[in-house]
Amino acid sequence: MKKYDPITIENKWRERWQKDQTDQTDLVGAKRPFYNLMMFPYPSAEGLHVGNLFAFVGSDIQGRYHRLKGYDVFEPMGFDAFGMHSENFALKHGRHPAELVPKNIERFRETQLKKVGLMLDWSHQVDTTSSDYYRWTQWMFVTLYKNNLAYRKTGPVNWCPSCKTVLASEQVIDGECERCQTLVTKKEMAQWFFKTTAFAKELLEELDVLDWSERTKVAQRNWIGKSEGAEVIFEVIGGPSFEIFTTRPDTLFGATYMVFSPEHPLVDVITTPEQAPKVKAYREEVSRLSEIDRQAENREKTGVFTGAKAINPVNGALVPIWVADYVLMGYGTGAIMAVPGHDTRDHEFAKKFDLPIIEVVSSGQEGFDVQSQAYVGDGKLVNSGPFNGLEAKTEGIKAITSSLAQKGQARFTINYRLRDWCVSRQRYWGPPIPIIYCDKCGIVPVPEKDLPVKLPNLEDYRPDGTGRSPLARDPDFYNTTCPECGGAAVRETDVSDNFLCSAWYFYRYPSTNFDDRPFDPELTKKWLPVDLYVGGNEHAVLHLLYSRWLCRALNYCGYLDFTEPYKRFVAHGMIVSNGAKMSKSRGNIINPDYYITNFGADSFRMYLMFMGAYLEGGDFRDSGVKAMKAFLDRLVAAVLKDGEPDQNAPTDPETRYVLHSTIKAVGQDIVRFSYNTAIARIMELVNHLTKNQIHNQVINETLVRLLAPFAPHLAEELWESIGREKVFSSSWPEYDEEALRRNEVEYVIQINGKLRGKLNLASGLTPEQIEPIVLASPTVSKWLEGKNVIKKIYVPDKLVNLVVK
RNA sequence: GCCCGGGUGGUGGAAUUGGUAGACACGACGGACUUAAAAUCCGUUGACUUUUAGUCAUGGGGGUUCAAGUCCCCCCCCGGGCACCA
Repeated sequence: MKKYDPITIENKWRERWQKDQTDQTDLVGAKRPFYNLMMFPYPSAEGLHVGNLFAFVGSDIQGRYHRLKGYDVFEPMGFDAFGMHSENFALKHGRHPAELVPKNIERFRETQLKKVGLMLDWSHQVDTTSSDYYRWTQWMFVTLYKNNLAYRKTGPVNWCPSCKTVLASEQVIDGECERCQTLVTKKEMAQWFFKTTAFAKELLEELDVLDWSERTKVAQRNWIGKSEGAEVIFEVIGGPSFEIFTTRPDTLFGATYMVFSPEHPLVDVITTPEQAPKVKAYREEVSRLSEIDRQAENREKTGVFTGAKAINPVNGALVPIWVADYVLMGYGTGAIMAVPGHDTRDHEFAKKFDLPIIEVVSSGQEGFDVQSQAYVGDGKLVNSGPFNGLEAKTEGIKAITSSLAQKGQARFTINYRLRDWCVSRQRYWGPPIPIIYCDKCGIVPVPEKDLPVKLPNLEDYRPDGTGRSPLARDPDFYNTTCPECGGAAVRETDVSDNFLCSAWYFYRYPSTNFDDRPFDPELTKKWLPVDLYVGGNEHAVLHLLYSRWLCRALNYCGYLDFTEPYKRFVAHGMIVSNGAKMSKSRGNIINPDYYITNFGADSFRMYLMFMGAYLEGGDFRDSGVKAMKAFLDRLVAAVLKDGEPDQNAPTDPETRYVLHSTIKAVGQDIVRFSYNTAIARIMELVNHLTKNQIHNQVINETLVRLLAPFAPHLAEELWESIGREKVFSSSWPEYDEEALRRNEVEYVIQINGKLRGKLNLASGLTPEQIEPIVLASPTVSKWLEGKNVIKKIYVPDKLVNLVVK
């Protein structure tokens, strides 16, 4: 090879690697297992997005680097093909998903993924829509149910009118459906939930020690949303008692009214007959509001008096109970004590409805009046009987809660914002929920031996918006017999959220050969948890949270001996195109196939990694891929220069320095995902070779191996051209610390911190040896005329700063 | 409002622990080669000035330090997470 022709080379090595099964890992015999996972895509018909490739290539570089470092790397791939994205696409084209999905998968794999040069082990592919797989997805459901981690409940749930299904709260973004951006409404329905809240504490606490990108952890922390406080029992005069949740029990003496959420079940019980019509009207008015309207910013407070009064347990004061929609049923206990003196929302409400405001925490500020503004800062308790003088937020909280707790009227609690995961979907394209309803036996999970519950091939699979799945239109599907009593029974007709499919796929990869278990205990012990997971941060509170929860759940059920699925998670950045987010309307969508066909996968990979910091994202510019191809042309020309290369290791200190510092820097940069600087260092090495006409076998062998993780096809070809075999069975080059030591170093000479000159001096000189040289240097001496040196700073082998006056 | 990231030439972006700001590229300009163009190669390229040198420059304003893109305080802007969450 003299001229670099990427297409020929890439075709050649793709076939060779496939034939030699280069990328297939011996899972049983592996000595140093490294599980390198990337987020599997959903096979849309648009094909692979450049964002997918950016993610995959960055992950593949880690896989290839670890292989060169001597690890047995397992790098599998699969397809997340159940779910609304696939179904909606099929609907749009008037086709059936069962017909389109296999075609899309085929196309993804054969014409796209295989052309990128990812070292994927295709002998362990996973397809979530195959019954070999979703049988075990259903097994997860049954297992969770049997262990009391799944339950069915009727209540208000998030409903997307466009997708015609319910959604989990994680799938509602700013009040809109995460798939179609339609405004989500509330609907009262019986749905299946997983108890994600059961592990809220563990999921939150473990974040502190997880080796994950910080921004992913922060997103999860915010989502789980811990707040510490107390539950306090109030009693309605002549009625029941109820609990409220507060983070400020220290302000109990300032509670001048109570508020129930309109959905609170006690509202009907306590409302007096005189107030009943008003309360009823208010509740109806609220129920007509969309969630987004109800929680809109700056919305004026509304509410009505119930006629009932409660007794404040700290002082026996009678306080009126109101109903208002600024209190949400879904958080805490759905009822609050209102302290208008020290809470801005309560203050606003009290002003509007002319309710009393009492100061119980002193601001200590002259002229501050809680009648005009709530005080939320620190301070000492006042108007609080025996607790006056205590530091409110610390001593006050402790003292008041403890005193009530002794009488059984309060307890310290922690509230989490996290909701249980609603997993029912009234759609067709998903794994049917494996539950049977029997009049006699109630809810009966489908026995393991009867799994999978196969998804029937429905001609008409359109969602109808009735709140029931299309499967409810197929009597052949839902009519069945009870596994327990043998009597007539019906199946659950909803399918499960496809985030359940993706919550466990990485356990399946090593165990795809087993059809009698979801994952093999031995292989799981050897390969999991995943060593490195690379993916997008948009899944922070979706897939990444669900899969952490499921791992804990499977551990709780006794199927896993670890509690976190990924040892390390790295969130990559996002690519924009010419400074703007990619979108069809802007017309700046990047078609990866075009660049791969015209410049080769290696140039494309290299450019994707070079255009910006991998963890931050980058700006795709058309000219960049071409420039990268030109660089690889220069690299090929340098390695395959005419004439016999020098077989001896280089002796020139400068060349040795450049070579060994490049090895060191590229290795360090790969480890910290700084691919753009790693590639820049490789460019510098090539520039050095070209400029100095260096043609050396030892350098070439090093250069090719440094290049290999980034441009695998070209590296393999060059490796062969310089007389070696199988670059990925070789090793990562080692650097020689000795070569990094320089005999002569460039000193920066500063006067008063300003750069005034540079001097090349022998390394390792003492300040005493340097001083006369510096003072004698003409560039320096002219700055010293008529001045006194009052201070001298020396940084060894680097810098001298003279402070003069 | 609270919590995370960011803000550096014409552009994408570099800059381990405070120690030469602008690595590596793109683009632009000049030159070589060519009938010409493309490609390739060689230069120049932060701004300003009185140009063998100097002054100013990392969103803005203060500060610490011999020395600040980097540390501290205040403010502005962009991206992301949470948000009537009690």
